[in-house]
Amino acid sequence: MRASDRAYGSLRADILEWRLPPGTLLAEVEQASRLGISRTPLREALSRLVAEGLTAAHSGRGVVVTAVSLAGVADLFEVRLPLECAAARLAAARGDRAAFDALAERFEAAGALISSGGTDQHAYYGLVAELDAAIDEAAANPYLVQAQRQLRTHLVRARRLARDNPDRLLASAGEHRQIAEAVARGNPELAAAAVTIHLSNSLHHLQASVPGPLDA
Amino acid sequence: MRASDRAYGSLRADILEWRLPPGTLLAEVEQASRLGISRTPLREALSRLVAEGLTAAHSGRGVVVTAVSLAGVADLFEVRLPLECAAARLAAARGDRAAFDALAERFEAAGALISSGGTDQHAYYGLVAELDAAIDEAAANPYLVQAQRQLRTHLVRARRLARDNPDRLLASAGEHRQIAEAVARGNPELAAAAVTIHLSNSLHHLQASVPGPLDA
DNA sequence: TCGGACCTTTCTGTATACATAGGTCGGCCT
DNA sequence: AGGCCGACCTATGTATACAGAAAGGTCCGA
Repeated sequence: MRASDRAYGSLRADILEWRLPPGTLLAEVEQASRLGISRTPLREALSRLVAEGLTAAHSGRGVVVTAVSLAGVADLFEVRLPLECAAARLAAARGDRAAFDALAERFEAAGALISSGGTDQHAYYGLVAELDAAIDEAAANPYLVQAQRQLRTHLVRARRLARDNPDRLLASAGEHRQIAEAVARGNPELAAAAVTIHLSNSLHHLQASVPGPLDA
Repeated sequence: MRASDRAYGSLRADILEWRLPPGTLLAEVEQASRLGISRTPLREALSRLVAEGLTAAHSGRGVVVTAVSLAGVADLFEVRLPLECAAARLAAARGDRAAFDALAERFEAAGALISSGGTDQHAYYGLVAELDAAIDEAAANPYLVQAQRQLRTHLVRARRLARDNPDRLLASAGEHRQIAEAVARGNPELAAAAVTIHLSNSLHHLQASVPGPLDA
């Protein structure tokens, strides 16, 4: 694997998991030495992060990790809604029934697990990512996948704005089960409706759980 | 301006205008010498093109200009439809009436110009780009703008698959006028409907005017 | 004491040099 | 004659050196 790929992955993970919080200045020489590589592959990694919108070029000073604001999250969901609906519609029309039936069952099991208190948040988000990946694969549209990938990247950071409580996680599992079931049934409009409900609730939860503007 | 920016803009324009047709191999040393710059800024430009999907990294051989196929165009429109509709809805809800009224009038004038035979295709596409830009500005959503920018880049190349005839251009001008008017009226659903009609006709024209699979 | 200008420092942007990997061409073996 | 192996060569990936520019600090003057 190339050094620039490793640097990109490492920096991206650090930003997504808030080890590099918003506002952090990423100087080239500093990061290059930290990652044990030269400036050339590091610059390529930074370029990719800037293109993704995770960092912004602060002219003459290097790149800084971009802020995550409530207003930005609202914008994000404004675009996510039509895209996720489109993806769900396509997946319902083209997808494999068995795969989404299986996912629906796993979300039901996850809901039961959450109710019983054995909340493994990380594993749950992994399951959500699996559903997203299954929908992407079923939709079979590279442009859609690329656009979704960009948005989901920012979503991961936005999640940290809100503290996930078990109640919301339980509701989320139910909503995801609804989506998977609708896709499994091959009903595009039902799938789009389920996605609309989920995103609406998800955004509302995010906005309600953040008291003030907490952008860094 | 940075040398990498110039290289990026130059290569991007060359690809979009088919001076570098699909399948062209872009070798680093060759392009660097052609553009009169070093390999370092050229590599940054190529990275951006790969991220945009205009070129693909052919491992060990450099990057090649990606193909444009009819199937790809269909995928493109599958994503454009929900995004452009969402943008039109937001613009109708938030936009400035006067600006879109003015654009509607200009599309009417453009239609008259096309009817009279004075077809300036380049100027017309410039006007379309102005409407797109106005909608983007009115929608005021950076995530939406970025996603649209990616798709429109590919659209520009796809246009070359079909030969634009004056009849289609005239119809297109009318459809764009409808969009601008709907946005000016502040009617989101009307605007989305107008966008749906335009994209549907646009895709149909593209598919009808390409007899066989002409991907390069 | 405050403001402005100059200087220094450090950063980015670019070029070039070097190593390695992959591709191609030719020869040899079957 | 066809296929396989090896060597050479070219192009990419990385490192480093250098120049230009911008930001911050400091010093001088009002």
